[in-house]
Amino acid sequence: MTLQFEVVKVDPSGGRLGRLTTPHGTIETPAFMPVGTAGTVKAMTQEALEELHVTLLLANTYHLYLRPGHELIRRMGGLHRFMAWRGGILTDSGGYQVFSLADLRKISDEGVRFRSHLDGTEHMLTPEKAIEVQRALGSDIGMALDECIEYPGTRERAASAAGRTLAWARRSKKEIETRAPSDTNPQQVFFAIVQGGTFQDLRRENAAELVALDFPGYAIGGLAVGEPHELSCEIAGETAACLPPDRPRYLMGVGKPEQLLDYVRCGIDMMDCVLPTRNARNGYLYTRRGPLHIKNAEFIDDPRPIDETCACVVCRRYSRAYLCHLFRANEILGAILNTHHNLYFFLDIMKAIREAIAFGNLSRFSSELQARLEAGHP
RNA sequence: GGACGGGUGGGUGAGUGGCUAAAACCAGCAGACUGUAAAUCUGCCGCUCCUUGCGGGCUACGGAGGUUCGAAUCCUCCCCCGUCCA
Repeated sequence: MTLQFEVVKVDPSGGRLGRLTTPHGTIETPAFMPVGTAGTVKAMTQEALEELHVTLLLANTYHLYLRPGHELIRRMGGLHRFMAWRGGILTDSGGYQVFSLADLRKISDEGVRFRSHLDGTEHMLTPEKAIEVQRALGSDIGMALDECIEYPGTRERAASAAGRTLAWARRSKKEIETRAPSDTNPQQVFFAIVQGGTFQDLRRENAAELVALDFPGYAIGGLAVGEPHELSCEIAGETAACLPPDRPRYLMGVGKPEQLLDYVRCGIDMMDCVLPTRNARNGYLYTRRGPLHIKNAEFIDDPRPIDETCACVVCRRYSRAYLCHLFRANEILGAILNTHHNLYFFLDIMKAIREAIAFGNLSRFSSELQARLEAGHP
């Protein structure tokens, strides 16, 4: 395991500036990872992702296992080669699908039995299987299978999921240590995921036990599933504090633009979220003065760019009127341009946060960012 | 000139005596989306009044009459449109 992680600077607020080195490049943290579930960040070419300086993206074990199949990807030389992506790849284990595909699965201590949403066939995803599939994919960072629960959940339910996630992490660890590494990416590492719902003591306990297993990095899962943001922050902050300071901390599935900074201040180094990409395809665009629904009538003849203060290629070239037309006409280019802008927006915030930590003015940046994002409609 | 078929809300189009201000889809107006079963989903979508309620009034299924307690639905005449025959 050769994942290198270096904390370059810690802000008084708790925000960390770091550098994560993978076999596919160095990632400046805190980092925002675009989500590319099926081996593609929807509506984006790999070239376009490179233009946005994306250094790490997410792919999904469960989805790629079902289609096109991990063995095929292995034969094609691993996921990097298959999708022609030179940067880093982190694969989620399928734990989120335990949550999102609740109607199609059955959990037991052994693992998760899924009925495929594609063709109805049954599949068993165990912690060992999740490792095996991810080894075939050859991602740079894999995740141990976890059980992600809904909110609100009882303490009992949270404790049970946390316990199972811990047991699965142990089995994952054993599988990692006893089986051959990925032939396409021998330096692949795996992170464990902390669960425990919204119960601080469960989170602390779960974190401590996982830390004892000595993973090269840790994720905090099961947040941003419906609970208030303040609560997410409390849990994330408390949990992060229980994790080893020299290892990367990944908060899974977050967040909204105005929340990213909060999480950084919780000591989070990595985040991912579908919001920029999915919302883009649904015509919801982010600006420094609040979001806009590009399909709305008010933009039909609006010659301005999405965000007049944005430097992305979309804002430098295309008008709201044109994007409004593309969206209404259901033209593919609309999804492409919208996604490009939204991703730029998220990545730009993270970049600004990193710079603010580097220059030691994160708290001032913080108030400015909040003010800008909350200023209201453009 | 004759024989059929048809004219329904912005569009396509169901409905063929009451449960119909009228299905569904599209368009239109807004909203949601947090480790992606998502280019998806939800609400509104004749006009109007108010005490905003599974509320009242008005208008509406080509036009005009009629039958009926009640008609988009049945009858009569007229006007359009399509196909075929002369």
